[in-house]
Amino acid sequence: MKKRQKSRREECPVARSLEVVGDRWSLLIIRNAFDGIRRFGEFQKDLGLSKSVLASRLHALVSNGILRVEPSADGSAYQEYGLTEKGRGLFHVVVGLRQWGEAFLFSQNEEHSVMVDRSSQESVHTLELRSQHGKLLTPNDVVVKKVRVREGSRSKIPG
Amino acid sequence: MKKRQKSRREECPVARSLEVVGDRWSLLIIRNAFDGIRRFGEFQKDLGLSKSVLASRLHALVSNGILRVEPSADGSAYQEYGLTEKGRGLFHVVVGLRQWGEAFLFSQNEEHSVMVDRSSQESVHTLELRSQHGKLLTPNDVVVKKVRVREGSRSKIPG
DNA sequence: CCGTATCCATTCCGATACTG
DNA sequence: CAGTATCGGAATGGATACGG
Repeated sequence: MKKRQKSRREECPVARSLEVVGDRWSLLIIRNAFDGIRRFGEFQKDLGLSKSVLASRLHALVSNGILRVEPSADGSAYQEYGLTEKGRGLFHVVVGLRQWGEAFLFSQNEEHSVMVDRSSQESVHTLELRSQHGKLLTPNDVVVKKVRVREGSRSKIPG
Repeated sequence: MKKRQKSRREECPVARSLEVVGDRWSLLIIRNAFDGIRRFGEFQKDLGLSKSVLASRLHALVSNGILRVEPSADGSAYQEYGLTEKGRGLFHVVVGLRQWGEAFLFSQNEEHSVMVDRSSQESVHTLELRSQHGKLLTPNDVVVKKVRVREGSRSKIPG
């Protein structure tokens, strides 16, 4: 986002990451991108933020190599925004935030949850973290798998 | 952090999480807490932020149940800040950010990295995610383990 | 429909000074 | 050392209006 003056922030990978996606909107935009959202208007409607802010965040994410501008899939003359591999690398972070939110914030006692990467048309990357209510992760709680899905199956996932 | 007016943010666990730790300092403070930092001055020195901001973040984290005020271990009359279980639940998020930063931001070609939870005196919680340079995670890349360490062994970990 | 430009309110942050 | 109080500047975000 903004360049921080000095301090030891630059030496810390966590700080460097936060420097890029640590604002209040970027990770939400990325989350939507994982959910298959690709158009300006879709982002805006789903997130409910102003157009100027969205445009600025989108540009920053593109300039940081997290999103990429692509020609629209359908005929429309407008471009779309898709995750790069670098952007997909944030899958864990988003999943972690989601898990934590479900486990510790107004939880409705969900058993576990699944987050699906729908940003790629061909395969779907799934990560399950079966944690809930203050339970720390154990090896048996982690499931990572890749599954192939048929075209056009894009169900809505909650959260 | 701040209460967002309406939109669908509240319905999304990711958004709820970001509402609490989505500012520029909280996750850095939490990261330090995982590294065993417990005192006001230590946080301030390591992070290089102003005292007023640190105090405000610390209070917010305590009031959100992520940190907890504890009596100082040594004799000093001052209190310390320790992670709660809820706070420890953010381990993944911090690890994910760290991994991503190492893999995609000014990477020096590190093979993989290990992040260690040193916030608890008794056991150390370790999560390895062997991802690097645009490689998405596969099941074999995830290692979660708990190891016991002897007292006082608190090595400095980079980042 | 997809943005950009401008304006304004709010928030955030650092510096400083002060208390115990 | 561990905070609190205050202040001013910078950054952020929303609303609106405008153009491709």
